Amino acid sequence: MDAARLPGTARPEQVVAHVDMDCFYAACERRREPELVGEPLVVGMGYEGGETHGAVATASYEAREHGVESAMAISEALERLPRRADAETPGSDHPETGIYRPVDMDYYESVAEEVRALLHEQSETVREVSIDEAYLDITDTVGWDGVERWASELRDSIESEVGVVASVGVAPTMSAAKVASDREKPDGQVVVRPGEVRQFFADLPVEDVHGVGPVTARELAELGIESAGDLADADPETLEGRFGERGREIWRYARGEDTRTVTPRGDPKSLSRESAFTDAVEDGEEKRRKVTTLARAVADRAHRKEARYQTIGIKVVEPPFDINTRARSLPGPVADADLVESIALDLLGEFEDSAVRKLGVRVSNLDFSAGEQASLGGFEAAGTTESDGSDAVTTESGEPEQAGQTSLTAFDEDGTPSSDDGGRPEHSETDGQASLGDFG
DNA sequence: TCTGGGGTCCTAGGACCC
DNA sequence: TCTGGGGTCCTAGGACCC
Repeated sequence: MDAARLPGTARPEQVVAHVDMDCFYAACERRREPELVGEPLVVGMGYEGGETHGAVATASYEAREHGVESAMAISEALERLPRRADAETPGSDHPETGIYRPVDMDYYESVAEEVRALLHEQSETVREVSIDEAYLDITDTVGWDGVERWASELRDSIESEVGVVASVGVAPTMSAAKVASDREKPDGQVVVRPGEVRQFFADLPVEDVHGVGPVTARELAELGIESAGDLADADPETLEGRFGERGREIWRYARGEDTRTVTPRGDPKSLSRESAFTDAVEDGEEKRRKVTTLARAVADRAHRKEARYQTIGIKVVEPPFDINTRARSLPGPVADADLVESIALDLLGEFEDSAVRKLGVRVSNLDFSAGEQASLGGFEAAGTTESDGSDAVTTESGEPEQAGQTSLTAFDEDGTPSSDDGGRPEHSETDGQASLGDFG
């Protein structure tokens, strides 16, 4: 499916650069508030000023010296690095305290856009992995000669023109370039030339191999595999038996073998929104309110991206941390905020009596093939029914249908909508935006 | 250690079809 | 009615990444 992964498709002389922003969120905060430079700075997700819930999105290096790490609970971060009493006025001299700020994605996104513009000047082939990370195929634009100077100049221009700091790794493969960019952080660069890749990996801990997370690392340790070199020397059959296809993949990465090529990111596969409660909630009405808000927000996002969706699902996290997902697929792609809401609420019904700490709504099976083949037709009635599903609609065949249970009769046999009124759903500028404000 | 939000891919089992 | 095999789609969960 991913042509870039098929054996033999890698360019033999490929030169890949991986550009990774250093403490990106913190760097953005410092860009607009220079007094924060040099301060221990923690940017928290799900965190609001003065609160103790949420998690660490980014900790500056000064904050890391106090033991604050990414993904750590804010409550724990606060134990290691107390919030400065006069948190709103950085610069006061309290070396044992830190500044805490909530995430401001809209602003970070605008900064990332400036960085992207610079990267696209360097190569036609750029793959943005996340807001602060990208691969560049610089085979034709730079090559191996003078690549160190190129990387250095790129870092300089990102810093002088955008005002944030980046590290760069260059290697013949994506997986090696990624690890390389991490070796001399912050504000560093590492070049791994062809023929040096296997040696470069040999002494690294196995967790540094792309695709090896905590669970796999633990299992590998049981097999006596602790370094990437160990992994490279392991028996691929054993790994495949234990980890499936991924076992063979991490084995190849550890050996410096990676046939992937840099390809621009395509359309997303799913869109979702989720939100945690401060404390677990049992009240059904409160859960339904949250799901409604999330459903509106997801539909709104899909609308802006001009995506239709065929599958609508929810995520319900029960204490201590049990993740449940439920999904329902439709006979064809739709773009209908009311339908997202009613199906999400219907799926939530199963968890009516559960204590819930977090809820999410997702649309998947996305279709970006333009909107001319209008999607609604038979769904319009269903989508506007009450969310309790008690209302019935009548289909073309005259059979009563429960709301939310999409009728096949509304579609032709090939799955395309049978009625086409050419209309788009009115999204009445949902109030979902209000909930996004938490993070913006 | 009681965890945020947004994604990707893989796997396993069941339904259904031929 | 039973038996066999192959393929596809869907759901749910898990691991991983940033």
